Amino acid sequence: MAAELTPAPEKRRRGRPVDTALGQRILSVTLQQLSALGYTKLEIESVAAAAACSKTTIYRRWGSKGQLVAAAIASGYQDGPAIDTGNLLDDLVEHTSGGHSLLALGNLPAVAWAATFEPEVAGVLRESVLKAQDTAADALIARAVARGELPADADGRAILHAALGLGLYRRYVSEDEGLPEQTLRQVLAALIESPPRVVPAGP
Amino acid sequence: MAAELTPAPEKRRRGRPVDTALGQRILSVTLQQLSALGYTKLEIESVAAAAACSKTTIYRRWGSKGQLVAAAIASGYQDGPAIDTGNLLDDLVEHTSGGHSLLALGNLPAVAWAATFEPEVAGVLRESVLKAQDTAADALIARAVARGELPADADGRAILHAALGLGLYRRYVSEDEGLPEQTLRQVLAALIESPPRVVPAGP
Amino acid sequence: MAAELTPAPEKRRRGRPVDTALGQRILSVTLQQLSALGYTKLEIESVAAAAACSKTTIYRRWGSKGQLVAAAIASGYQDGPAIDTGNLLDDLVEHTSGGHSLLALGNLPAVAWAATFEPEVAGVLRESVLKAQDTAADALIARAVARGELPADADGRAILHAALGLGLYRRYVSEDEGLPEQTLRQVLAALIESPPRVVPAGP
Amino acid sequence: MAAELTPAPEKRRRGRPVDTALGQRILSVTLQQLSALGYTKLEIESVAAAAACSKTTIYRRWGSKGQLVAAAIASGYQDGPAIDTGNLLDDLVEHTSGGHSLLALGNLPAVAWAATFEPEVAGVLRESVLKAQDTAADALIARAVARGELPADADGRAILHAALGLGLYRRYVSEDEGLPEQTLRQVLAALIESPPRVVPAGP
DNA sequence: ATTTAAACGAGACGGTACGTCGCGTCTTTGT
DNA sequence: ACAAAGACGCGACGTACCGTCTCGTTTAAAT
Repeated sequence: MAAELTPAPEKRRRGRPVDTALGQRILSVTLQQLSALGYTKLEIESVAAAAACSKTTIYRRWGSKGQLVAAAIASGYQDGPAIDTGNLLDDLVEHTSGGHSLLALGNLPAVAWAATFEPEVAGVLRESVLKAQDTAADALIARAVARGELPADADGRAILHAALGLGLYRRYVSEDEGLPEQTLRQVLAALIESPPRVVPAGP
Repeated sequence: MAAELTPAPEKRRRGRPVDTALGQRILSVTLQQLSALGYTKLEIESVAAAAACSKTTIYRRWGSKGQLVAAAIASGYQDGPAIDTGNLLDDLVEHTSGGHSLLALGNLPAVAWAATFEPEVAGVLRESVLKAQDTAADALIARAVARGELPADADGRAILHAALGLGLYRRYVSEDEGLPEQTLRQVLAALIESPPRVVPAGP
Repeated sequence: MAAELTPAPEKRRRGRPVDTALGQRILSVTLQQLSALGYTKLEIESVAAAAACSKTTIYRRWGSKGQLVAAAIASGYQDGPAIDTGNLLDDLVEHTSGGHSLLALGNLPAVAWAATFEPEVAGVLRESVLKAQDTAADALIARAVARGELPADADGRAILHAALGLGLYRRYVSEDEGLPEQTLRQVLAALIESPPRVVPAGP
Repeated sequence: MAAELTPAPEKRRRGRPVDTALGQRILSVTLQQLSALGYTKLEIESVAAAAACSKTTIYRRWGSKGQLVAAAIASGYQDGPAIDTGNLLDDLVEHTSGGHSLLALGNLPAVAWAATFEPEVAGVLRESVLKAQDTAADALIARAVARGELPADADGRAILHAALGLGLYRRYVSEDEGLPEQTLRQVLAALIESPPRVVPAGP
């Protein structure tokens, strides 16, 4: 998610100014340790040491381990450039592989994934990263419908989620070698050709 | 995973016999608490209390929380009945929805899923539950190939994993309402019609 | 203390006879480990292992660690031969140095000493070893009085206890090199020359 | 043992200051429970509860039960006032009866005594309490020698240890009614009159 | 020979205390 | 004001040893 563009004009307060670089350092260190150790084994003290700051500062700013991790992951997620290759297949490949995709978290490996399971973190994650991801995908889908590549009642998100799910399953559940791009393209192609339709909600 | 058919005739050992019922009780309680609380908040003492045994016994048998949970999940997984509906689509729907599927762990909800993220547990899980699941699926695929429903070089597991991944993504990552069966069938149908092919390994 | 001379004619019971050698072995091993490790670090399992028997047997016979240790110490104590050198000084030196003295437990070092502090053991000890020791000393004293070496109201036990106390203090409290016999003799000589008198009990 | 007279001017450190009162409370409670229960039955949690602090703090400060007890005993020992009655007999009586004597630990009963037998504690004890006690006695002896009450080669410590040993024996080993002061004086008098001589070390 | 009574061996189990670890709070000094 | 330093509280984890219980196994006397 995009960080606030204008961080609030906010009158310069009294006293010592907030060390902005410190905040970046802490989040960055958190991401590193998180991907290296996983949520449970990540230690606040260790983060503090690596970021050359005190535990106190971390707690003052984020309140708890869970919130720190959530913030770190959100900070690691970046809005990608707008995608528009002209066809849906390439759009989706790009979307699921770009830095804004959970699939492509080459930078923050198991991170977001693992985080999903700490209830404290999951909520925040869904509201920020996942929502942004789905919203971005909606645009691609809408264009594809406009181009006639997909019928109007196609369940675009199901297509996206099947691709993401496949990637996540291979990477974190079965821990296979991963997902060859060729396979991803074949799966996406099949789903675009015979897209699932939106299911009307029950009574 | 198939339990040993003949649980070993095994001559009665010397000392006090292992309390088998106790073992069952512990694993069962563990599953309950695990699904109710999640891995982190599950407490050994609480399990011991609920199973009416001592903490010591649990540690003697499984050595650590992680291993206990792994054992509990493995014990909760049951080989489903052989599936053979006559066509691949129905076979796969059944396979991913049956009690032997991670997707369908209605009984032990987030359990296996969450467990995937405790490295200590994940390994065991992959070796038992997941492997059994994939092996079972291979049979379905092979029959489909034999029937001519799939080409010989079709990547059957990719199809399976896409379906599973979609289900898991919806259930545990995005926490949408879930995955309507109709959508699952549409996705599977599309993938069976234009199956991904096995990707040859690089040089 | 002297073991019962005739251990009861006791009709040969039915079942398997008690393994007497085993009992000896256990007590002996207990003494060894006790002196090597002290009461706290002495482990029943370790005794069982060294005595090549099972924990169960130990508990069946002695009921608890404390009682085992008490029994072991009592068994290690032997009535010495009657002492009668003809003069009190030599009698006492012999008495406090012989195998029947706590002081001279060269064989079972810190043993009896340490045991004194486990309340469970102390009582038994006092009733057996210490009482026997004092009683034996009373005879020496009485003879000395008869010979005119000591006045009738001399507090013989105080003399004995001062010597024993000095030895114990040096050995277990201050852990000095020990107590040279020459010093012991000088102390005893002084006390025999000007013996403490029995103090009448208060009102 | 003399506490440092000036407990280090020590600039006030950065963080939260050590709660000194807490430390006192913990040691004090430890002494109480120790004398009431003995070393083995003393429980850290119970100490923590009575001192209104957490187990963690105790372990952070002393590291183990043994070290806590050692510290507690050392803290309970106080340098007595200088003793100088003008004659050795009274000096020694005072010395062995004062609050600075193990013998007179009316305040901390079996405590120091029992502690002697926990190897972990004993070392510390010898280095602090016992050493201080002997050193203090050396002064009394030296003065007695100067006054001509004792020959220069008299083994003053043997006299002291005989008196202490007698007291300890009566109190903790035989658990007699104790040691009447009159008896103590008679013993000391005898030993001063015919003092044991220092034994030259062997080759 | 078979039965029977007792001692023994093996080992699972219960219980309790110990010591450890990491999170999060709080208090004080420094900038 | 914010940051560093660090003591402290809390609660769960895992460990260790004591003592109990339940079996199977052996030995010798009694039938």
